Amino acid sequence: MKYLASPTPEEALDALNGAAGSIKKRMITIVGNCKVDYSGRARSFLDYGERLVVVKADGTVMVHGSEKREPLNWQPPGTTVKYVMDHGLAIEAKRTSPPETMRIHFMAIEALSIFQLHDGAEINLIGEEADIVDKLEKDPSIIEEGLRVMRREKVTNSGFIDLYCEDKDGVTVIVEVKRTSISPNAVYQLEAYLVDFRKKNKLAKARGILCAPRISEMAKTLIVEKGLEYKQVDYEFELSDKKQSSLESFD
Amino acid sequence: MKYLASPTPEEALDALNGAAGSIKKRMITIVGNCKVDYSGRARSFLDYGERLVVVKADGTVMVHGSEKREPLNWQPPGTTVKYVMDHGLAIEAKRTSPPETMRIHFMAIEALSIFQLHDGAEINLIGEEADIVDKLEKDPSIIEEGLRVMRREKVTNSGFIDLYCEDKDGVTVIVEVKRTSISPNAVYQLEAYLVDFRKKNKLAKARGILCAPRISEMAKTLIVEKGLEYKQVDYEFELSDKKQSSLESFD
DNA sequence: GTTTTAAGATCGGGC
DNA sequence: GCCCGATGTTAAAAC
Repeated sequence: MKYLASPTPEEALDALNGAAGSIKKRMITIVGNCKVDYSGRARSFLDYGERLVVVKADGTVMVHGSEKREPLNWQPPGTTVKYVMDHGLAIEAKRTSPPETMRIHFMAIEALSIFQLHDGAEINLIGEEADIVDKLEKDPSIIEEGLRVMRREKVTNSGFIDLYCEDKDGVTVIVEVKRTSISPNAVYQLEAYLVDFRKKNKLAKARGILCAPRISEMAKTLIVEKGLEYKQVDYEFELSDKKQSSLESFD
Repeated sequence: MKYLASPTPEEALDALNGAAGSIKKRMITIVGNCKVDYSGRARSFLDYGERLVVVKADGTVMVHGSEKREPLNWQPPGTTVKYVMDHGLAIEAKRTSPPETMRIHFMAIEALSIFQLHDGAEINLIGEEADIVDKLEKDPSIIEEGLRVMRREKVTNSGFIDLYCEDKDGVTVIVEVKRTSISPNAVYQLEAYLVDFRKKNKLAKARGILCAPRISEMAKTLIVEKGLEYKQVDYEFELSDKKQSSLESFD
């Protein structure tokens, strides 16, 4: 770990391009007064102000202000990063697909850190949409008594379907699952699938059910209008025993 | 700016809860070996590994690994953050709406920084969807000769539309603008809106045009199927003179 | 590499 | 506060 307090631009550049700079998998943080120019998918300018700049080993660059989870400016992974002198330290971060350039210029540097992060762990996350589909696939009676899952599909000609089912009367049921509230867009999506499905399979009957813990008023109106159905589905989830959370005891 | 290299948990806690900790608008960065438990909208566990933890003045907490723009774990702005001792330093980050808890426990701390960021600047961004709608509103002939903009709307009963127009024959035209490629969802949305619009206004005729720089093959097929139209619209944009970018001279 | 969709999405605007 | 859609969305999976 290398740390420089209030380095001159030259000292900072030496650290970034010199010996410590040759470390392969390194992360860099700079606290300082900088301005940021960005040009690519859009274009932006951010005038001088104090920020935290983070450069990751994979080429990710982030300029963080004092608020919000999102960086003020950034470059995604795969960006080529260069450190140059231009009346002070400047960072040039460029990528090609799509062509995008970000340039950070420092008026002052308060602190510079260069360090490595060794991390063999992978996150274990549960409660994604796929987990809810899993649960419904195992026990479709949660949605409706007598429902049978015929296929769990990823892609069809007319789009993506979560569960392809038949109800107790043998009628085809297309099930769309959302982990949060159902918005009008989800209704449009299911409606479009159903229209295509009926057309393609020359079926007069084919039901569509949206499953989610919540639904907005507008989506509810749309669902009724379009002859679709909504089934409220709550869900709980547990991390596997091995990777047990320690939050039980957390107040 | 306060900086501690390899502090003991006690030293770290003192710094975080002590005098320097009382600074109002402060940002904190910690580099160290930590594990993270999260429970809320979903649930996750991340075992010990070296990461960069950032705590912002607004309650945002981010745990960054050595790759990717996105944090491994996080809490959004508005979170209440506490620093406690529990066989080492621990950070408890809790919010209420929705109820979510994140707990970070440090096995080792390599570096701790506490500092303030003074930033009066605001980002000046151009090239958003609204900018493209602006341009098309000013000169609808870009879309089609003889097109006139009747209204620029935000919300209607049956949804959100960008531009409400009439063509040279007086036929109603609903225009939907996207800044990137048109996806099937955008087609569904416009289709659904048009169906409602025709029904409500008892109009046999009403056209729908999607404007974007690009369109996917599937969306193109859908557009033809549904009798909608696609108009390729490229766009350039310039930052206002006052806030001129310095990227012109950047190689 | 393109396309499609989810995300613990986040964020901002409108009501 | 809920609801809705954009984001320089990012990221992953399928093709």
